[in-house]
Amino acid sequence: MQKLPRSFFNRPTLTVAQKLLGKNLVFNGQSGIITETEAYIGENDPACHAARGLTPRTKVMFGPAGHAYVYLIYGMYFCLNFVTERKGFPAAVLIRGVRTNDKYLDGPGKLCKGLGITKTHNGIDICGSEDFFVRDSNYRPRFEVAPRIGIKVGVDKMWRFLSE
DNA sequence: ACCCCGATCGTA
DNA sequence: ACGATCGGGGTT
Repeated sequence: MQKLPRSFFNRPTLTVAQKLLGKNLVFNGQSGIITETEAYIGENDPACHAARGLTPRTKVMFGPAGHAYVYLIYGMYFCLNFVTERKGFPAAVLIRGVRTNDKYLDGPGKLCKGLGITKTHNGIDICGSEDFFVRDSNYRPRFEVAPRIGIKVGVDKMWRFLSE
């Protein structure tokens, strides 16, 4: 199986968030199945970092799809996202869970710490990298839909997706 | 220059 | 329930 093309990410964020479940995340020689995602969609989504417009931090979200958006949260954890939709429309999918051979990294901060993803990986083109990308798999899991967590606004949106 | 707060997590 | 820990972004 080869890496997912930019066209996979360059479409509606909710579609991408659902279809990323069961896919194979590859980073620096490690790999794991994506088990949980959340969508953050545009400047009108109050929970999206882009709700306050284009800033140095949110710049990659305004760029073309298929790039990694990595940011520091609570002063000690990193969160990994994949940018979606057309250039100029800020949206991304937060990767909240990955299952590797030996461990279950359940949580966006634990995931980045476990794989070694840091802010140095912000902006990387995951459709053009040989050691950071997402692969298809034959796995097409059923998934659950739920409200996003860890936020204080936009909690009404059912934009969280979980699978086994 | 200053202040507030966050897409989290481990411990209690 | 709470503290750790610090950069981003808004305000003065």
